[in-house]
Amino acid sequence: MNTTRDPDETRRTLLEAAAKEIYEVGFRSASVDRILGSTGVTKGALYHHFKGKSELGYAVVDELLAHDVLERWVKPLAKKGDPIEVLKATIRAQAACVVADGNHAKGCPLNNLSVEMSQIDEGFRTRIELVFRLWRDAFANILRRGQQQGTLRVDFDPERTALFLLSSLEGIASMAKNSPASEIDLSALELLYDYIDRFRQPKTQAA
Amino acid sequence: MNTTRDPDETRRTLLEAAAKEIYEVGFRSASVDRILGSTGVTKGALYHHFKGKSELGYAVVDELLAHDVLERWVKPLAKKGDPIEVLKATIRAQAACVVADGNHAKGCPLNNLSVEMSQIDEGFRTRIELVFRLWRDAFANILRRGQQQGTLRVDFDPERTALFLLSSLEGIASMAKNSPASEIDLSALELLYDYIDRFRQPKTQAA
DNA sequence: AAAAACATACATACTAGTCGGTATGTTAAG
DNA sequence: CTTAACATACCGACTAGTATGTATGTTTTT
Repeated sequence: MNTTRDPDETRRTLLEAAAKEIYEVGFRSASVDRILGSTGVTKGALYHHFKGKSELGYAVVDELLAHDVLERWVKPLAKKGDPIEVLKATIRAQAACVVADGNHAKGCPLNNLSVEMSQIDEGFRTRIELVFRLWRDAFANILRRGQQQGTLRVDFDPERTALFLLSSLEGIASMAKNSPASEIDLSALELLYDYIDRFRQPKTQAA
Repeated sequence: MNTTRDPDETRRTLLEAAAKEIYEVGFRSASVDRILGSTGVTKGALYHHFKGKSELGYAVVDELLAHDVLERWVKPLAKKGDPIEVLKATIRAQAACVVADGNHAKGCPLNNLSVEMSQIDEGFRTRIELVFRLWRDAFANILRRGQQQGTLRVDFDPERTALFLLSSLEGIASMAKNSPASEIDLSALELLYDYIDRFRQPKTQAA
């Protein structure tokens, strides 16, 4: 039907449609036919670019989700400035779309997929683990930097704290999915900010 | 084939097999035929007791998962004693099987189901919300009790803190699913205990 | 006898994936 | 400049399997 061809564009179209479908109904309920229907791409084209449904899903993690984490978290968290403010600002800016997208809470795409697939598909598990690793390291790095420059206390472990922060954030996002559409409770995020505030090194008022 | 019949037993058998299947592969990938195969119950019997697969899943939430939360969380948290110790002990006792069952982390059955189904099936959403409500209230109650009897500080809101605790706990459980089977990291739980410790009312050393 | 509790065979819809074929693009020989 | 040779990109009907759910018949209980 198309007179002009653009393999890269075709591939990207499929990838984005797949990401959307997966985000909406999960990977296993994602229908190849529905992805094709929403894009106008044909089955032949899909199976030319990807070995199968799994490979398509893997590519979504490797390319789209990893990219999003880099752009939305790793880069912002690497910015100079007061670690606590950068941390809170980044969460505030990004958590909104993770916790509540539009009027429905759809959760974090990465965490949703992890909960669904990690324990039953090693291919997904390792890929998702890698992306979480990037994310977690970004948290750990900013905390460690804060400790080194003296603005943060040194009586906590950046690695473990990073895992705790990320876990709590994902937990808050996933609990929000269960709220009635109208009343998504973001108050748990406030407690997370309070928790982060306590990392600040108290002014040494010693003589 | 069986000469003796026991409708309640049949129903219960189906319910438990369904819960197991759902826990292992999720609701949508749960196969009615597989549930029947593992139990020896026939399709006619299943559709006699339940209107369909969805109703079966709903019953698992209403009856089994709700019951588990009551037994494992609500009752233990209602015990008398130092709130902080009761809280930590309950989490310590239950989190193990939620976070890591055997050598694989399978996550929390309720949270897994919520992440999978809440946003696409209102029937599941409302039922799961109810069970989370019980759970969250149990946390809120013990915190409020602690405040009233003076062992806990009063500068935090029990309701919101309960949501934060539950969210973090679920987040930790769900992140654990993504770890390689051998090295499940429970260190985030330690930070949760530290967080809880800080609710304690400092001894009034005033004159 | 009547109703509840099952059993079996089947219907229907949907699934991912395949396969023979076609259209377009690229390279290189004549 | 033409044209043959080949490669990539794409098309869409078709297949084999699986899904839930149903229709009808049989057995047990009350």
